[in-house]
Amino acid sequence: MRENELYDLAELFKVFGDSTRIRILYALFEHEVSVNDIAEQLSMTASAVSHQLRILKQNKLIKSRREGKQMYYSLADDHVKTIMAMGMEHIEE
Amino acid sequence: MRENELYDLAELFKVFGDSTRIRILYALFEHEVSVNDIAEQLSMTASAVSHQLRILKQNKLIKSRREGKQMYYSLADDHVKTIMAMGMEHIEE
DNA sequence: TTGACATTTGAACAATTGTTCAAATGTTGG
DNA sequence: CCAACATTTGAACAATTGTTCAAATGTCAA
Repeated sequence: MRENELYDLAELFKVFGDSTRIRILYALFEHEVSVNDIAEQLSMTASAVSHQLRILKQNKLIKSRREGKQMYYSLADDHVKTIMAMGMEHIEE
Repeated sequence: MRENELYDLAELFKVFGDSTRIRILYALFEHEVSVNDIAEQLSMTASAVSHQLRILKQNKLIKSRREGKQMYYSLADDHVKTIMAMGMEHIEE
């Protein structure tokens, strides 16, 4: 592992290290969800959710698909679930 | 997964989400290291390192052992390596 | 006990960051 | 095209957080 990779690694975990973003990811665990639906689930404004979705997308943790007026977001790949599962394992001890 | 656990999960990842702390963890990958040696490796003051060691310990990511004047820190368990490895997998794509 | 070294602690400062708010942009049906 | 809804964007504010600095604590050898 190069020194440089450690900085990238920290950046990645920083994305997971926010309760709003973690809750968004969890909301996407089973199936894709629209921005408004996420906002409703989390009792937040669509704007606040959109800001965080942007960060999640930039870091390739989620992907999006437009259908009419709505934008549907879903997990980018299985890594997200795996990483969160590893974290849960550490907590449950 | 309960709603409450998601907050704990975010807290855990927040700990990994700092380059100083990630570099400290990596410095402990092979064997225990003293505070001064960590500080030297990272080109930081012992004070700054000690502050971060405290956070890592509080979150049970590392453990410590005193030997004379020095305090030796080491990884608490294999979860730390596993979590970092999962993160690396996501980055290397 | 004293001096030297190792580590920790607390307060202060600067920097980063999440949410809010208002306004802009996209999209569709009428 | 226009109105209505969905989402995004940018600036501003408040809150959180990492480092620094000085001082305190811990440990041991002389």
